[in-house]
Amino acid sequence: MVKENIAKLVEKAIKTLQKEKVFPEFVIPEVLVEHPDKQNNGDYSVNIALKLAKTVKKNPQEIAEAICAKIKPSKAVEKIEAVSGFINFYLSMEFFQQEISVILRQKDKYGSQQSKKTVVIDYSAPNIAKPFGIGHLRSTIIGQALYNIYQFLGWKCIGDNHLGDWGTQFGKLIYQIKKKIKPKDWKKLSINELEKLYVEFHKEAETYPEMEEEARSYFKKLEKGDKEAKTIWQACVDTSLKEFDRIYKMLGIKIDYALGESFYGGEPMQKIVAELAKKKISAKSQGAIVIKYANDELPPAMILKSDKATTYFLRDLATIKYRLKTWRPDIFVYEIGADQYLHLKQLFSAVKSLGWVKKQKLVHVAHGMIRWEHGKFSTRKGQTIHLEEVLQEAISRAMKIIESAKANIVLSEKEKKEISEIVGIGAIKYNDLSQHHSRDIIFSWEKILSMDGNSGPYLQYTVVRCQSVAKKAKAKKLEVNLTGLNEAEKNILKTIYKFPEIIQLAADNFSPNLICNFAHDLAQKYNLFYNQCPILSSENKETRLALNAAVGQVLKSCLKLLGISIPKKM
RNA sequence: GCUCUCGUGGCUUAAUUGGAUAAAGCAGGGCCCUUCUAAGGCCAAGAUUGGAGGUUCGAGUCCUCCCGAGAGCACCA
Repeated sequence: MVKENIAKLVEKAIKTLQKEKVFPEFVIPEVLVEHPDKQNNGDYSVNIALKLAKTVKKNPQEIAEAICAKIKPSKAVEKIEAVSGFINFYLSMEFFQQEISVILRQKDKYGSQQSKKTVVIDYSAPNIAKPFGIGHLRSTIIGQALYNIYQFLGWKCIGDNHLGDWGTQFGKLIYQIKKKIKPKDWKKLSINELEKLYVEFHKEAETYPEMEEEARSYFKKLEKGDKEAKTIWQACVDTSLKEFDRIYKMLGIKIDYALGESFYGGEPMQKIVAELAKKKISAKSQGAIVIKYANDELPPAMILKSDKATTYFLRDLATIKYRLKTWRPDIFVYEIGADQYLHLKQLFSAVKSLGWVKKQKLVHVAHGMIRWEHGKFSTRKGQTIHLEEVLQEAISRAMKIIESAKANIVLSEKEKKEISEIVGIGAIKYNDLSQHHSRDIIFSWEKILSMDGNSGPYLQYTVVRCQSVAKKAKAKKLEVNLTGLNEAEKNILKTIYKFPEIIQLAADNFSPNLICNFAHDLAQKYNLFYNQCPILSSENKETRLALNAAVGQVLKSCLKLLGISIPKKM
């Protein structure tokens, strides 16, 4: 990539200046190559001169000029300029032209890479016996996008859906089901009925606190392999998985594995408990076994309850051990809500104390909560919004827009239905992906269903436009002609080549929203071009068709990485 | 109480990790379809980046204090 070349050129120039004794000896800091905000400051810029001012003891502009003088223009970089301490690089039209032909040649491989690394991504993780709530949407969508991005960069990706299918919550359900439902109806319980039982439990437990103790003992029974408890649990799991599959299908999500918490039981867990005790990482406390952290840096984390039932902390440790052994990943990504910050911090710290990981990175991609203006959704209190409700609403809104659209295309009823699904779901996904994952989202129907402006449908529409033009043109060979490009055309050229670096940046920062920003920017520039410049009737038809095809391709790649489908028409 | 996160036009968000004149969308105002999809485009308006200090060539971004919102803090996960 040009970006790396520029960094190398600058470094080389500084070294030369050191040899010539113009600059004193010092360790050269990392050369950051950025895109300036303003176009008249070039396509790339380097701020190293400003940083070196103190060490070199010259004013930044002088330094920048000295460095500039040592770099010769090349095929790709036609002009280098020192302006108020910045070194600005202007890319040549030849470079832009070449980039377009690379895009047209490589198609959906453009921007992809090879790698030997492996990443395990833990995402989605809905809870058994509860409908798929809107709270799990973020993890599912961001996690899937990260999966796609890393895969695009050549990583071996393993997606693991760490289902919440174990724990005291099942003690609560078993208690309720045994008490209120006849055994012959156990398998017939729907997901909504299970949720209702769960909500009722917490309501009733306010009056009868001893129910909590009962629930714990039922979970304990489940862990010991009690047959009746297991039957009820299995019924809950079966119902839930069927439900989740339906939602995943609607969302177009496929996760490689679904090794829930229940997968990690028995002997491996006992081994971990023993290992923790042997390494003096854990200790007894009030009948339970907890991990204590040096200097009380973190609050203690419980691994076994006083009744010797396991906690999710212990199950998470077992999960890491299994993933290490099975997949040997370089990075563990946990796409989990920010409310689990402390838990994951404790977990990662314990794993390091145990010496299980050395070079491997453990990353918590903490997404903010979807919440009401004051406070979070609570399943226990039944204050949640089911994802399906949101999806259906989005689809019906998309349908309304289709029916009132002003474009002169004719759609069959079947097409309308397909389009409304793709567009409605795309809108919801984009809404989530387009903002930084760390931010909280205040739930609002207006916002989550937004379909104009900076939205999924805007990008989908733009791609469909590109494809429609290409179809009408029936061109075979596409080439960019350098002469006589107008501003709108140049703007596309000066944006589209950034795609590969944006993908890399999105991966490094676990931030799919960077791809959204880029795609929106490119789509905007294309739509301006589209409005200003006739394509098919133009003398510059070839060039314009090449731009049209390149934009269509890159936007398609962006949407694919984000996990957003594209309708054939809209 | 302790710890962490966040605060950017009326609303929802961006800002390449400390860079150049803070960028979009929505809402509201004005314009553009006999021309390739108007779910589009253009123009105008809208900001003391919660407040006060500090660090430096440079701060929305880093540090300190204050204000406001949210989350977490042992037998839920």
